[in-house]
Amino acid sequence: MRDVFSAPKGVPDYIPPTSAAFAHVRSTLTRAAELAGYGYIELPVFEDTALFSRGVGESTDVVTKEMYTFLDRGDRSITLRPEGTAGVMRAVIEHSLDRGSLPAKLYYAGQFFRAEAPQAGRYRQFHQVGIEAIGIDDPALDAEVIAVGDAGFRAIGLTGYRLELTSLGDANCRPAYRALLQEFLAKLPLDEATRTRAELNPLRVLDDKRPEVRALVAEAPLMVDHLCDACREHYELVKGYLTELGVKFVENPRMVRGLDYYTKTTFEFVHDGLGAQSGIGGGGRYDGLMAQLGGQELSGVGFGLGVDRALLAAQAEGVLPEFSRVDVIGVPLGEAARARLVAIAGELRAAGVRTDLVYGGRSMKAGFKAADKSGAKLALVLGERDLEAGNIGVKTLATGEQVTVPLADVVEEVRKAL
RNA sequence: GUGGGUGUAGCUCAGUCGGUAGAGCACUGGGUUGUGAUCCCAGGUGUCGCGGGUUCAAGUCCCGUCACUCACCCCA
Repeated sequence: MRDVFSAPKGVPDYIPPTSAAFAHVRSTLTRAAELAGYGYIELPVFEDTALFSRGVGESTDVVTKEMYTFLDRGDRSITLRPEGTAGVMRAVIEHSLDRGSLPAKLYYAGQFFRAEAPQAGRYRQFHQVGIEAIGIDDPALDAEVIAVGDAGFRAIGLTGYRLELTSLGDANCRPAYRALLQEFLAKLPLDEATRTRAELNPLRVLDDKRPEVRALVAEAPLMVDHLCDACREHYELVKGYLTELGVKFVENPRMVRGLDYYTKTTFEFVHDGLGAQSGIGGGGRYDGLMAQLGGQELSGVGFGLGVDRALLAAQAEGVLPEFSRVDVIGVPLGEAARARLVAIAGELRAAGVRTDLVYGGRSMKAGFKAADKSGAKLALVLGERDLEAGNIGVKTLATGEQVTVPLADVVEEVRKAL
C-alpha cells in the first residue's frame, strides 16, 4: 500500500452515504431547537484559553488534560473549544444579549475538540447541537430545554434511550453537602487517584463505574437529600413540568457531569446500544457561569447533544431512512442528445429537481447501470430518434415503466412523475 | 496515561505442518445494431503495517516498533 495521508487520530470522516445520515441527524436536532424558538448563533471554534479554564472549571478532566491548546502568532494562548456553553456565554456578554429581552434563547451546531484516547463513540473532533436559555431562572425553562432534547431524539426515531435527572443544588446547599460527602469519603479505603478526585470533586466519586468503588459509596449521602428549600422546590417543579410535557425520566441521584458549572437541574440522555460511551446528550442549569465570566449574575440552562453518537444510536436502532442524492438522471445516446440533456438538466435543477447525468460517452448498458446505481427515481432517455421526433423517454427505474413525452414538456412531466 | 484484540487487494476475509498469495464483494468492458437490477465471459492491484532475527526458504516462528480498535479513566 502506498504511503498516503490519513485523517488525524480520532477524527471521523463522514462520506456518502453515511454523511447524508449525519446531516439528517444534525438538522433534525437543530429543527427541534427552532421549533421552540431558539435562534441560531455561529461561534468560533477557538477561543481564549482562559475562557474555558475559568468557565468549564479547573478541576475537570476536560480542562486539565483534554484541551487542544496552543500559542498563536501573537503568543496568545488559544484553545479549540471543548464544549459549547462557555463560548455562548462569552458572546452573550460581549454583545450584551443579556440586556435585551430574556431569556436569550440560542442554539448552535458544530465541531468540538477533546484530546482523549479515541474509542467507540468517542472522537477527538466531535459534533454537538446545543441550546442555551439565558437570563431567567424558571423551572419551566429547565423542562423546556429537556423537552427540546427529547423531541429531537424522538424526531430522529430513537426510542432506546432514557432521560436521567437529578439536582446538584446551588451555592446555598452544595458546599455543606460537599463537606459532608468529603467527610464520608475520607473514611473509605480508596486508591490514590480516587482519593485525589474526592478532594477535587467529591461528587464524581459517586459516579465511578468500578464495582468495588460502587459498593464503598453505596451508603454515601446524596445531594438530593440535602437540597435547600429553594432547590428542592425548583427540582419538584421541573419534574412536574416534565410530566405535563409528557417527557419520561428516571431520577439518578448519583449522576455527575464533567463540567463544573452545573447547578440545580442536571440531566443526561443515555442510550444502551452504543458500548461504553452511552451518553448521547446532557446538560443542566448553571447559576454562576455568567458572573464567573465577567457578566451579570444571571442563571442559564442548556444542553449539548452528541451528533456523532446520535447517529450511532440511530444506526444501532435501524431507524434511518434511505437517502438518495438525486431524483432524476439523464442517459444520453449520442452527442446531440448529450448536448440537449445537459440543457435539460440545467432547467430541472433551476426548477428544484435534483438532477444528474451519465457522463463519459459510455455504452447504453453502462449508462443504465450507472442510472440504476445513482439512486434516482427517474431516468431520462434521449437518443437521435427521439430528438428527431421531438420526444424524450421518462423511465421509472424501480418498475421499468417508460413513457414518451414531448421534449418541450419534460420539466413539467418530470415534476408530475416525482 | 493503563490494559486487551487486530494488521494480507478498494471493502470483508481465507491462507493447513514454514516452500515467493487466494476467494467473495466492489469496479470496468463485453454477451449483435436503443434499455439497468438476475445470469455468463473477460480484465487488475498487493513492499502480506514497518524494522530486525532464526532458516536453504518467513504472510506463517521469535524480538522490537507503529497504526488501528475495544475497554479503563473521562465524556457528547
